[in-house]
Amino acid sequence: MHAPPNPCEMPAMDRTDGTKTGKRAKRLTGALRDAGVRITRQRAALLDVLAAADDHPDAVELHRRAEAQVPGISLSTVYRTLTSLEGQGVILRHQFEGTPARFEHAEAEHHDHMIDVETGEVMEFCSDRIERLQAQIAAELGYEIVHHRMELYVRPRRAEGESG
Amino acid sequence: MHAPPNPCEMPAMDRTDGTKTGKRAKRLTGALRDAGVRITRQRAALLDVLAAADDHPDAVELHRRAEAQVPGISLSTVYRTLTSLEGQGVILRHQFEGTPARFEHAEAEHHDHMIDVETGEVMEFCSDRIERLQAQIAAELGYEIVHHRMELYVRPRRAEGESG
DNA sequence: AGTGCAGATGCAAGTCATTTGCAGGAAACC
DNA sequence: GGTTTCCTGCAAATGACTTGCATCTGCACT
Repeated sequence: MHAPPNPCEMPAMDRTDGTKTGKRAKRLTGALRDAGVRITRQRAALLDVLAAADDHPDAVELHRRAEAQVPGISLSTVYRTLTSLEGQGVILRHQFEGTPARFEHAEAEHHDHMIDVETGEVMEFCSDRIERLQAQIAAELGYEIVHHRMELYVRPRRAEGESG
Repeated sequence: MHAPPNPCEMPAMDRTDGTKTGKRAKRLTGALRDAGVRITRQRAALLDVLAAADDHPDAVELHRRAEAQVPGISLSTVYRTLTSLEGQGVILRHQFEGTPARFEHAEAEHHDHMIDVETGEVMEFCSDRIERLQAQIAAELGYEIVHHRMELYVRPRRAEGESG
């Protein structure tokens, strides 16, 4: 693929560092501990699962994955923990259209999402140029951006002449 | 304010034409009738209310406003009608963070939204440059945009040196 | 104006994702 | 090891819609 103008202008997956998810889980755990949050088996499992996830699972899916480590874990604990983790800035919650909230750990660089409306697949991208334009627009109206949400709902584009 | 590069690059409110909301309501009604949708008192009231709204009311607020014209109108009718109107492309539904869905008639040009996180006020803006960048990003990854969502959650920016 | 009926309405009950009250359980600090 | 809190599981509650059903009503056709 042709060289993009800056490191932000490529899919986030290509920017992923080689860090093992185990290390990531430890960093997340440490962040929580520093914040005075008690590390229970349930939370440790959830952090583990979140650290290992390279997709965008929802609460029910995270619950299912966490049950492998903590069999009796309850869905409300998952929800409660996710809310708490989000408050600590350790994970991000995304509310895409027509689906339950999806989560991802917050260790990657900021990025936005593109959702394939046919498959539901979530892809990541980012564009410094768009970010700058957004900030500029807000500034012109006398505001500063607290956070933003940008989602592209897309469908595969077939090359002209291609069939099927 | 300094001249923006194109008519899109200004708050949508400044682009509002002088059309009376009565005319707008008639156009919306006509569009529905053409689509074979039955125009009941309830729907007429809702179209009226939507045509007159210059804010972004939610279903409950629309219900409250519609009750002035059709006292017994039920909330489920409001919901059902809003879904139907959205299907006809006559209104737009926006799902901002942490609030019930908000609606607006679809007669204005495409625009995005900026939400003041302190007051909840919704403002409109649009940027052709951002739209073009979005399309370009999707295209580079082999997709075409079906629709997109861009929301800036902002807070008033105080001029440097200002207190309070 | 009268008639028929598919589509619309109101009400109550249901759904779905998420939150919360409560009593027992278990991290953390002594 | 004993407490002190915070956390957990469960069940019930919530909020925002949606839907089943019996009744009603636009509106096309007399």
